[in-house]
Amino acid sequence: MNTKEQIDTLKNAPASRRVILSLLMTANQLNDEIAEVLKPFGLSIPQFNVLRILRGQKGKPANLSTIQDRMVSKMSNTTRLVDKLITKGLAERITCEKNRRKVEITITEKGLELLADLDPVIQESEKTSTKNLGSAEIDTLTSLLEKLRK
Amino acid sequence: MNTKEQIDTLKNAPASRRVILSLLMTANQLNDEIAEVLKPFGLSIPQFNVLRILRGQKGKPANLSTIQDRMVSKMSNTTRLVDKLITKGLAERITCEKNRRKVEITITEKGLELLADLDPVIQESEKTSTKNLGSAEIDTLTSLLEKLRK
DNA sequence: TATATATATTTGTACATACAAATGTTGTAG
DNA sequence: CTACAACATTTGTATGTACAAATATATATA
Repeated sequence: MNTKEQIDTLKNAPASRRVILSLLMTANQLNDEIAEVLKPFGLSIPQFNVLRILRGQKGKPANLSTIQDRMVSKMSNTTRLVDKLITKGLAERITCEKNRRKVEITITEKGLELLADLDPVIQESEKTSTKNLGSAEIDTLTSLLEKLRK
Repeated sequence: MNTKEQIDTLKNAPASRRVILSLLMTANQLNDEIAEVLKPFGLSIPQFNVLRILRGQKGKPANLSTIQDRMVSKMSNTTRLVDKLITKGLAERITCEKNRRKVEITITEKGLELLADLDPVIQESEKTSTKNLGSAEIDTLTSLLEKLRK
């Protein structure tokens, strides 16, 4: 991304367009940084997010719709994403006995260990990504974003 | 996306994580809104962005690397994206005479007309997306995002 | 001039997203 | 108890992303 060109374009645009472009560019940059951190661990961002959702269940299994609802970004195909995690031995799938339409998905020990390894690395990366903002600025930004989303 | 769950998760996270998640969620929402506007016109977001870059050339043809440099989001395969535009009759590709490694890409009349139809719709959508923020808030948000990106 | 290097694009493969249709399961109305 | 609607997931197809390798062309250098 040629930032100089982008900024020039932004200068002469209406404020609404400018803030949207700025936000999308920032999100892309952050996504790239996170993907970079995950890469040596062999995980994509969606796979990482699903794993964290499974861990958040604290033993209680999750079905596909639960996972979809909790994802940061929309997921149009949870089945195939979970397949990847299962192939890697990071998750397990059991067809629910009571309601055979449902499928129960849990994180494995191996998955938990991988997340435990990732936790400090991700947290470090998050701090680095936001290092240009002071804590008051971070709070302002968070609440402006929340207001925008509503 | 189940916003309630997300917000709960955010509450107990460090500020750096909170602002990043908030930003990614907002970007996803904006992307979805833009995609929705483009849908009836048969364009994806990357295709739309490429078309606007081509229009921005004002007749001067663009090669693939120029297009890549100017894209908001990274584009790992410009060739195939341009192929789609050509198939739709929105762009043309000519192999450059002077430097046969290069390829010159221009927007067609049909492409220009499509963009002309889209301009007001997109602008309207941008205003709607940011309607919860006042103009001072938009400016603050823009500059905080810029500072974060640096 | 022959060869190496740099440049610009294309092609291949794996993965992810978007959406529609198909499948299998449960609950319910007649 | 059969048919039908609702639910949960899976499968298919098109598109886009990420990355590496292949191809083709131009430029520099021995």
